[in-house]
Amino acid sequence: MEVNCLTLKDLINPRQPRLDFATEDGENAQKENIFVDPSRMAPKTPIKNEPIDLSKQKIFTPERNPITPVKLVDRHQAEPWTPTANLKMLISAASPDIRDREKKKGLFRPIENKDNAFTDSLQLDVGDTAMDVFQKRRPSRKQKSLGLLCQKFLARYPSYPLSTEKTTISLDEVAVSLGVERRRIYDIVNVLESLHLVSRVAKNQYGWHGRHSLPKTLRTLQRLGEKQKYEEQMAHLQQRELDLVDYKFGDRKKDGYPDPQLLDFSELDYPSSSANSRKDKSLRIMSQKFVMLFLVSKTKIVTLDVAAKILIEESQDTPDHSKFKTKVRRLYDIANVLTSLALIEKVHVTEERGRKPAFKWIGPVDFSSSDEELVDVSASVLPEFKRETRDQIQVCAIEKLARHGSFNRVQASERIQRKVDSEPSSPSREERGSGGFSLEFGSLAAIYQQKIEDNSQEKGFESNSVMPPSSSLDPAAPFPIRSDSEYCVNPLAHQAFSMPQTDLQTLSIHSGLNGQGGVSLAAPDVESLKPAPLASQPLLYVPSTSLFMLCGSLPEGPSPGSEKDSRSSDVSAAAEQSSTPSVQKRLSEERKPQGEEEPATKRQSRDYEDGPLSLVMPKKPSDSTDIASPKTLNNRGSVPLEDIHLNGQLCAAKECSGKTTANGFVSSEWGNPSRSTEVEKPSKDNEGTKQPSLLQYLYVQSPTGLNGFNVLLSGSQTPHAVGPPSGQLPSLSVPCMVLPSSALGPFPILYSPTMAGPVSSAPGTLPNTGPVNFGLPGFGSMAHLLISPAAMVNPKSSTLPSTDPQLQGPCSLHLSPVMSRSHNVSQPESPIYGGPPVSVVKVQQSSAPVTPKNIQHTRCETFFKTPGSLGDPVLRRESKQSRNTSSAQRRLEISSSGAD
DNA sequence: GCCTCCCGCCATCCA
DNA sequence: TGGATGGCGGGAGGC
Repeated sequence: MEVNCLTLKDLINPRQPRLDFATEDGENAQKENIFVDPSRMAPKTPIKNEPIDLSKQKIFTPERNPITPVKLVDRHQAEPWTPTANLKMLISAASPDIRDREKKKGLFRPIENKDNAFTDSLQLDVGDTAMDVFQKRRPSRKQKSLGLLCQKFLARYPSYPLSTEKTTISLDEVAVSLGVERRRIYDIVNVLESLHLVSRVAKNQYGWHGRHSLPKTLRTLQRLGEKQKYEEQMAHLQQRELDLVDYKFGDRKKDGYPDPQLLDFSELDYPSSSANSRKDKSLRIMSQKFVMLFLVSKTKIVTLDVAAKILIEESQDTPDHSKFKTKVRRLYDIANVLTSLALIEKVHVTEERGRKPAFKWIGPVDFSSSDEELVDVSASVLPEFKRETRDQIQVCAIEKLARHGSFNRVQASERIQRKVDSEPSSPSREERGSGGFSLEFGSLAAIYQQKIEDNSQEKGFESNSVMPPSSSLDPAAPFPIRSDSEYCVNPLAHQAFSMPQTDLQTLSIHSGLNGQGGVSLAAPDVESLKPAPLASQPLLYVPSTSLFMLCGSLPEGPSPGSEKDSRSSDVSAAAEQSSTPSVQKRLSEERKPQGEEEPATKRQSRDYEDGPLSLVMPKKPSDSTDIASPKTLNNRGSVPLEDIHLNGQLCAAKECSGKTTANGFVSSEWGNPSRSTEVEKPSKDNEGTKQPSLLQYLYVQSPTGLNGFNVLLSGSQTPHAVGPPSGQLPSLSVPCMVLPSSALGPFPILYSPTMAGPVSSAPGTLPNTGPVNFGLPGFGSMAHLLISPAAMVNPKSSTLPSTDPQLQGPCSLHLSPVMSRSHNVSQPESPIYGGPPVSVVKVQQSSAPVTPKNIQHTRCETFFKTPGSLGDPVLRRESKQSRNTSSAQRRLEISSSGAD
């Protein structure tokens, strides 16, 4: 009995790490299809962290119990040796105290706490009669929502998988793992596929691409949406308040709207997909069209009725109420997934006729450049730089390469080194000397190209890609940045898409401090890379010994360990703007292979995308040009924290101040002219209040608990003068330093709401102007937090909240858990803050109008601990089971492999 | 009472 | 022919 009791405790332990689950995720999926002694299996489930509660498992996952749900229920009652029965026995043996305690916990346990919930349900399940348990523990609709399911689904895979890895999604496995029918998974993957986050590779198999190409996808959709004149259509509908009956397809045509049937959506189709021939891709197409509506909408808000009407019209269906209703249902399905992706959020639009359900786009609005483009551009421009700059850039390039390419940093560095070695004549080689990797930028470009070619051979995912050939994308196509402060509010959105923007930001910030910290900190392998001493970096003098560069560019994307760091590659960011068409094309075409499935935990840990908040403290003014350039050019994102030495930085600063200017200018030139123009607006707003090129540093006195560490952040980012448009090249990557408190005197901390980024605050609300003050608790009266607008640009970054000072509550500084990340420690706040490995300062979003859902979902593992999220009402099912014959086929059937 | 959207029937596709 | 897909809409939960 004692043994049993112990086992039970273990099972119940809500704090059971999810790591196991994550690690075994794939394996377990397989195992789940195999019959396992229930008594054994049960204990494992909690550990896995699976979002499934016991009751649900019984019902929905035949795999686990090789019986149909219905049968399972029956069996559960009839057979004493079902898993439940075993658990019952175990629980009975367990101390009553434990049961009571767990029960109580469960009562107040948030839905998000899946593990706990699971435990709870387990307890109840065992302790009460089956019926009571089901009644009590029956998961709510919300817990079973497609959105939640999608969250769980997404949590299984890295947002930005390494290109070297291929992640295959087995629908069966996922369905089993999530405890749902495959049918539900179809809904999710269809939407994901429409955005090219996944692609079908085989029957029941999908390849996970992650968000790498999302910007491209969105860009394409935007173009198509514009082409389709969706905006006009929406305006037309809204303006005339046409209802389904009134609205006539013909009217639209009269107005010059293109005939939907004539539109070429082939781009959005899956050329090689086996499903191609099927006519029923409507969910995917609907999803794409739905997204288009947002992308072309100025308000970024789309009401479901309008969307439904447009879809009905395009499908040329008879506009009857039934159709309308059906469309709305589907739109809800799609919206749930998009919400899980932090692309949209639910809102309500109040009109004369009442409140209408609507969704607001909170995803990136400026996806002008993709990561690949950034890399490509950076590579192409590398030759333009001087040695010092190149050294810095190459580090960034390696990061980029590692992140975007098919190899990790070590591999990237090796490859680069080989390349360099193979080109003795390379000028850069001659100049090499700063140690680390002296990479000739041209070589880098070549390497990257080679990588692309290599990747292109991996046709698996690409062939199935939903997205149109990248070639179709026009890198130079201007994308107006639509700023909406509200968008910034949503952490998820930022998190999800911060990457590109982060890069841009990083680029804009060339202060030597940039990038260094962020990149290196997290990645172990980065250490292998010995970045040459950074040159030319304007630096603020601070006590050297204790000065650390914490972060430059914060991680945009999830990167295992160092991946995030890659974002710091300012160069690439700069380059991205001027990507070479041909190269871009190839790049875009390139599909990154997906890494193999990683442990969920690991994956989640990678999902960090937030940019750093820019905490800025005005520093001594310097030549605007100088400042600007350094920001733009100097990037050390990949430099390991340890490697960063104050001296080096100082030297770099000195050197750079002059040199970088030119570079910065160059980068700006590279940038897409059209774009820069557009983007620049925001930045200009700031100019008035800001000193354009001055490096700004924020000194933050160490709050209690930080023991002598103060944070010095470089805030001035504005690329206005020379650099790329502020909007695109937000100085987001905030170089920050941790300084001994003693070294710093009290500085006012100002919070600057202004955001240059597209996602950033609404232009009107928070123009990129002067910094805004807000109280910083813990800093006493002396301290004010100044957040650089540029920093805000990064949507992902937790900075979001900062966008709107008012939204933000008191902000608190906290050292970003770099370590945590690198160590796969889940951070509750990370979802929102998704910060860089080393985000030194973080503004709390507590008060920010962040959608609770979003926050929780994004990366919080806890979020997925919802006990009953997957569970189904047993009763209901039972009543319906009779008619389930056909659906049964879709249910995962593990029976074959099962013990049965 | 309306909004949401889960659930699963059943048609279609494909090997 | 059977499994894979996914359109579709009934109907129930939630507010």
